[in-house]
Amino acid sequence: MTSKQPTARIRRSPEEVRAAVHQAVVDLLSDPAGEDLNIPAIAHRAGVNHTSVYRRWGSLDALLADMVTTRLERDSPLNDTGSLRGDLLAWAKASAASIRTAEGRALVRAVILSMPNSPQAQDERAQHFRRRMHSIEQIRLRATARGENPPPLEQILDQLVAPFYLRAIFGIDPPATGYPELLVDRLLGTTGAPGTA
Amino acid sequence: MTSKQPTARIRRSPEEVRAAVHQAVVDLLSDPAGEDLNIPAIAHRAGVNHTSVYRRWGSLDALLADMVTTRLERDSPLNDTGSLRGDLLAWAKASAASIRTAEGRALVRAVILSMPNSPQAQDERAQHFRRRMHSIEQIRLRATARGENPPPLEQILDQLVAPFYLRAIFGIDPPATGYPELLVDRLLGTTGAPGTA
DNA sequence: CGCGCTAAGCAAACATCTGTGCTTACGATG
DNA sequence: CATCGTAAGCACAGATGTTTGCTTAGCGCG
Repeated sequence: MTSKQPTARIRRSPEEVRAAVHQAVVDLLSDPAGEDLNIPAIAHRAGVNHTSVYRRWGSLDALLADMVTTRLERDSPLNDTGSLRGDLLAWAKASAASIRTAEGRALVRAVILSMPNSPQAQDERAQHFRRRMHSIEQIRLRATARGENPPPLEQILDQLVAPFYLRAIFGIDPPATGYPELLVDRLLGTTGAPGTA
Repeated sequence: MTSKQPTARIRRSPEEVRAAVHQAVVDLLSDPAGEDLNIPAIAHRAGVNHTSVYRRWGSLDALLADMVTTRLERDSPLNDTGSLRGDLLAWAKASAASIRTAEGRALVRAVILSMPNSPQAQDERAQHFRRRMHSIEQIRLRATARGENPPPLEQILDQLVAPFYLRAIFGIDPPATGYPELLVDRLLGTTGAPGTA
């Protein structure tokens, strides 16, 4: 009764494995009591064999980067509200909601952790960040197409994006009410020639 | 003359060890080709035995936290310039200069890396951040004592501190000229109603 | 229906990291 | 100058992380 069932092994499809591993990363990063993030732990929580993780992703950095890009694309369905202010506000509200959840903060942390000190670190980081900022660029482009005059990207980074990152990293909750409006109004009020169309 | 000199071991003083290890952390974090940060590597580069590191600090997180606080205190001799604007500008200029160097960016990265997902992570992060923000608080206190009316801490975080962190993390160099002034003027110009100044 | 490809699972070797008992250099103290 | 406490260095053991060779489940294709 005991011994021989060596071929009873079940296996999940590559997509299932991928999703389970991604979720395990987020769980470990957000939920539990400070367990440190490593591949054996991730594989265990995902219920897959750790060799599958090693062979598919090769390193923790690569896995984190893959997870982050997948999740960010999946969770960025933001779209045209008809005005620059509306678009920025929608972005800010989504960000505020996101960093109130442990999972949202974990994603931001993962963005940072996934960037190693590689020789081309600077470049990779910049590139990664560009992709992350794609939605902001889209908002600017749409505004320009409408005839609006959006602030330069740098200013949006400084006044809108940066506060959310800072708060996500250090776990500082944004003010309970009106925070997205506050940041957006500050941003648009000081453009110099903000004039919504 | 080869073999027997088992007692030829030389040793360095605790302070030397401490300084060497701290420096090794910064070096590994900033300089080289993406080697990952771990205690054996740090000890090797510092030229000390790894057991010394384990015994003194116990964990990489603790070592990073110790290094960060030591360095930040050492490198924050900022002081009273006589006005709120002057103090903020001095802080901003020092920050801008710092994040232009690999070592400065490494310090910021270390601040973030040294914060584990511990159960009380949220609290610890907030506390750590408070200490990091001590100089900002001082600036506010001095301003109040002078009769000036400084912006609330949250606003200084959003408009002055956050941009520097974002840029340090992602390796985005600040504009070559006038950046500290830009941020400080924006901050002080919008203290009340957005239409002011 | 059989073939072959891809990738998951398994086990075991291999490498690296972490921790411990001990010795001993160095500095302080009297 | 003798003694003592602290902490660095050494060697080795144990735990954990990483990699490899192999088998085999699932799936598309002829």
